[in-house]
Formats: sequence, structure tokens, C-alpha cells
Amino acid sequence: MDKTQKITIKDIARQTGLSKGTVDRVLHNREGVSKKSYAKVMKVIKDLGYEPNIYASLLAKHTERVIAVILPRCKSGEFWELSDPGIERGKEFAHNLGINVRRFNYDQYDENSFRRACNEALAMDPAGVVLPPMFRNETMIFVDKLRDRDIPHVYVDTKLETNGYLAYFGMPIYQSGYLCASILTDDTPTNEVAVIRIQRDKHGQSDPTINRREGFNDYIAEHFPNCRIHNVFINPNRPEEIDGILEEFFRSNPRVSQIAMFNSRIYLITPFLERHPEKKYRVVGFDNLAANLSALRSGMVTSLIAQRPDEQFYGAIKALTDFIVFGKVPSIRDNFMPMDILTRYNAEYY
Amino acid sequence: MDKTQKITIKDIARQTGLSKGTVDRVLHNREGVSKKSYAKVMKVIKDLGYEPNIYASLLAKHTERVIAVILPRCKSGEFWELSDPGIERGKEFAHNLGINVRRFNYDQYDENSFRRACNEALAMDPAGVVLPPMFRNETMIFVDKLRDRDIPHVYVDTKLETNGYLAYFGMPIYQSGYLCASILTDDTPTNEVAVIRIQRDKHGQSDPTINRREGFNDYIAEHFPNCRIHNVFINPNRPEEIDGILEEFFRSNPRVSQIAMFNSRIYLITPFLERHPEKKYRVVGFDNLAANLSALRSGMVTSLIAQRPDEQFYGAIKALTDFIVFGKVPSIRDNFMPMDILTRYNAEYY
DNA sequence: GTGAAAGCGCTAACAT
DNA sequence: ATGTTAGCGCTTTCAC
Repeated sequence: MDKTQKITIKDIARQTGLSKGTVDRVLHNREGVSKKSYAKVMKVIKDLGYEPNIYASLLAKHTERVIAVILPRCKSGEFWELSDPGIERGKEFAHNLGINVRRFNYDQYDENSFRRACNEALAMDPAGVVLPPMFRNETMIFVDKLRDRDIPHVYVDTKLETNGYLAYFGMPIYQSGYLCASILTDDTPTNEVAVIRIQRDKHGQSDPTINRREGFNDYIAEHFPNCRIHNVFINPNRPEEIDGILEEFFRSNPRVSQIAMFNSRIYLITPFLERHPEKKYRVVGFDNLAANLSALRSGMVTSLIAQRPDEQFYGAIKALTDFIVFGKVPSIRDNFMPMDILTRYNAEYY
Repeated sequence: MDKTQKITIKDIARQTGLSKGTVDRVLHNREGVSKKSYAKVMKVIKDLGYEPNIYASLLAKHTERVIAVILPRCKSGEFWELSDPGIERGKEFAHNLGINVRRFNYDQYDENSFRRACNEALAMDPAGVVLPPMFRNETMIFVDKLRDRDIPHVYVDTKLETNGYLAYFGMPIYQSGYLCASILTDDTPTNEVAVIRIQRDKHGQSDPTINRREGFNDYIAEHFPNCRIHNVFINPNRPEEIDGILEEFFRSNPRVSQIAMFNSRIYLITPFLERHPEKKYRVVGFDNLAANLSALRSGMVTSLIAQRPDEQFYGAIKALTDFIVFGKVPSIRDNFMPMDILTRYNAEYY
């Protein structure tokens, strides 16, 4: 299609006086080529600016290659569902280059099921793997196996500082907490804020909210050193208790009017908020779950900080595909996604 | 690569008792096929779930197809430059499917140069065209020609309500003004705001700021009916005048502390703002130009509303490519991009 | 070590 | 109106 595309292995075979077979061998670093021939071929390739035609290559090759995406199974409306469109787009992209994308799901609260999913993926002999490292230890064991087999992997959401991941796609977690505090306080002198926390949060060791809380605390400490941060614990498995806990807390602390929550479940407190419209709470949460968006629309939640989980997965699959097909190493290894600020007036178009 | 991929035209030729040639003919709606054969082939295609192998197709086809992108030539740091990465990504996507993307630039203040660019594009006999309809009349004439030749076109940035565009990718312009007002006033009683406007803005008839201003005015009217909106006019071609005008205005109107601007050039007023840090103006502008971002970082500008021009172009090129290669009509015709709210704390990761 | 040749699934030109 | 066939550029077997 291009000028550059017009040079074929046939041309370079003719130029070198060798055959297409030998040219192919050096192109793929296969063995059985003399040093001399190798050098000759390489030179002509460079001189002529040869670029392989991947369609011809794909057509002639009959191997089915698959990228395994390992992620929590989830119900409608939950966080991981937001990844779906990105995985689908990634699938399409990869498919265009002859690679299939397959998902392997597990129960995000069950380490064994995570391991099982990893093993299933491994059994398919994938050309690459995308995963959020939900369970630290199991992930380490898994990526070790991958390394043994030379299978590249890409992290999404959070990353593990192991050696050898190809790329990472996620939000700058610490900064997201910092941003959250800045939106919550909005340059207005602030003496007390409430942070709603989940009682026993998932014990998978890569909980992003810890880092996020740090960012939040740092912003407050830097800008409002005298501000007190209240921690209020609720249990999502006992929704009937939540209202009581909140009522109690805000009755005892009537001066608190700013509320933040670091996981994706700010919607849990909307029933409470709805019963106190007069208080005009300023509320900031994370992630564009349907329930959160509806709280935003009704004015119960002031702002949401969203992180495009779909882009994370798309980016991951794309990077992996580029690596597998073209051998392209991602130019940026740690890819931080934008933090999107949603209010009731721009959420509709998000 | 898939189960589904394994069915080839050979299979369907055998099944129908016809030849590959005839199958190819019906596949591409080429003439010279009897009704009976056509129906027979179609049935078997459906029954077997045949999907063409685009690599084989691309390999066997030798036509170079091009998508023309017609847009203003621009200097570094200007609005249209923000489209670049999107065009590049689109180019890559299209290239993977055997289509080249070529740009045709013009002077955004010169209608003749716009027409010339359109004609150049037409001369290439493009398979599709992407353009912002900068000059209304010329665009209408141009898309008429396109329609005569059955060349699909996609609008970006703004659209014309002509019949026959394949898709549109842009921001919801009216709503962006509405959002701007909501951020500027931030639920705080507001009596006066200043809107900085460009004196003789580009006379191309598709100025998005008109619509945006409407949204802004409506929000103010609905939420703060007594609020007065001051219009301050500056001329970007006489930067030396700007400061004087602003000084003069804000001296006469000391109670005005909220400033908005509806085009991408909020950076023009930063010199003024920098000389009055004590005033703590709340300033909202549009678009993530480098100069605007630096004003955001330094705290001179409070918020920017950005519109992802790159995504607009990418979406446009992708939609066009899908249409050209696969005959896919976009599922959504008018694609509204998100309005991103940038503050100094999330801008870095945008 | 290297070459020859048979495809991969499709297109397009040429026959019939 | 339909069939035949020679490629497209590359991979892969098999032979030397």
C-alpha cells in the first residue's frame, strides 16, 4: 500500500542471491543460517528498507494465539463491569491482528478461585496475559511461571513491583486521594471532614484505597493542618446497619459537612443523604458505577472521580498485541490514566 | 483462527455447487449473478456462518484507498494541534486495514484556502472524508460533490445539519456552556460575572462559542436570575492592548471576581491575572492548550473544560474505516465526547 | 546451510 | 452468468 511496503522477501532474496527460505530464517532468527548469509541479508534488509507484510504473514501462519484476561467475575453494576467495553475494544483490535482475547474469571474474595483462573489461563498457553494483581502472593507465583515460559504480562488497576511486567495501566492512586481532598475542601477553610470506610475490606493485599487515603491525608495536612479527619466504618454486607451508624455519627458531629469515600461504593450512603437534604453535604466519591452516577444526578453526591477502567484494559490489550505481533515494547511502561472529575452537569456525556 | 474463521469461500463454493468466482461476486455485490445463485450463496453463507478473512482479502487486493482529513493548518500550541495524536492513532488503525490517511491543511481564516484543500482531497478520489465544517457554504458545496460520488464523510468539532453525513464526533456545545457556568458559580450566590470575548472572532459560520454562550447564559438565568453578565472584548491580534482593557474593566467593576471565556484562549488573560494575585479570581476556560495548562498549574486559572479533540478525530477515522472496510454503519450517528474538568490536581495526568 | 515448492483465503483477469 | 487460474507475500515442509 506504501512505497515502503513494496519490497518483499523475494526482492531481498534476489538481491542477496539467496532463497526466500533463508531470508525468512534470518527474519525470524531461526537457526541454520551461516553468519555470512545472515549479515548479507540484514544489510540488504536495511538498505532496501524492507518491511514485512503482516497480512501475508498472518495468512500463511496457522497458529491461534490468545491473550488471557484474568479478572474478577462481577455482577451488574459493580466496579469490574466498567472494564467490559475496554476489553471488547481490545478484543476487536487484537482480532484484527489475528489474536483472540479470552477472559478467565474468578471470585474476587476467594484466593483459590484466583489461582484456578490463573492455571486455566496458563493451560491455554497464551501469548500474553492481562490482569489486576488482586492477590499478591498468588500473583507473584503466577507471573514467575509466566516468566519461565516467556509469556509477557501487563498489569491493570494496580501493579506489583515484581520484575518483568511489560506494562502497567492504571490511575495515579496517591494523587487521586490528593485530588479528592482538593475537590472536597474546594479552597474553603475546613475543620472537620468525614471519611467513610468499609469495615473489613477485601483482604487481597493490593487494596488501592490505602494509597489513596495517604494522598488525601497529605493534602489535608498540607492545606488545613488543623482539620480533623473522622473515620466512619460501615459494612456493605449489612446495609440495614449503615443508616443507623451514619445518623449516629452525624448527630454527634453536627459540624461535619464534607464526606469522602475511597472505594467505589459511595452509593451506599445515599439513603442517608436523601433523608437530610437540608444539610447540603459536600460529598466526593470514586468511580462511575451506575448507582454512583444516579446519586450524582440527584445531587446527593457532589463529585465523582473516575478512572476509565475500560481504557486501562484497552491499553493493556493493545500494548500486549503490539508486542506479540510487532515486537514493539511499549514506549511508556507505567501508563497513568486520567482522573476524571464528574459533576451532575458533565456526567451525562461521560 | 476461530471456529467461525475456518469456513472459506471454497467451502461455500462446494456447498452451493458454484465456483469461488461466483461466490466472490455475491460477496461484493458485483453484477452478473443470477437471482437463484445469489440466493443459494447467501443462504449457505448464513448457514455456515461464513466470515471473510480480511488478511487474505487485503493481500489479494492492490488498490490503495485513502481517507482524507481536512483541517486547519496550525502553529504549535494552537487548538487544532490537539487533534494530532488522534489522527495518528486513526492512521494506525486504518493502516491495519489497508487504508491510508492523508491530511489536507488550509488557513482557517481564508475561505479560498479551505476550498482549495477540499478540491485537493477530492482529486485523490478518497474512500472517505473527515472534516470540521469550518466554512458553512463551502462545506455544503463540498459535501454535495461527495454525495454525487458516493464518498462518505464524517464531521468533527461541529456539524452541519446537511443530509448525508455518516457520523459526527464532537462535544455537546450548549451543555459545555452550562457546565462552565456551574463550575464558575459553584453553588455560591453570584451577582456579577465577566465573560471575556474575542473581538472579531473568525467569521467562518460555525463558531461553537455562540452555542456555548447560550448554555452559559441559561444556567445563570436559571440559578442566579439577578446576576449580571459583563462582556469584555479583547483582540488577540493586539495583545499589548489586552492588559489595559482588563485593568480598566476590573477597576470599574471591583465586585466582579468570576471570569469565563468560551474559546480556547483563556491564556490571553493570564498576564493580567498574574498581576492581581490578591484578587483570587475564579477563572474558567476551555481546552487544554499548553498555555492554558500552565495557567492552571500556576493557579491563575481555576478550571478548564476540555473536549478531547484527539478522540474526536480518532473516532471519526475509525468509524469511517469500519464503514469502508466492513460496511458497518456507526451505531451512533451523533457521538458526543465527554467534557473533562481539569484542575491543577488532575491536569498532570490528563 | 540452503533451496524448491506447496499452500494460506481471497481477488481479478480471462475464459467459456 | 459462471468457471478457471494466476497471483498477493509469507510460512513451512521436505529435499538436498
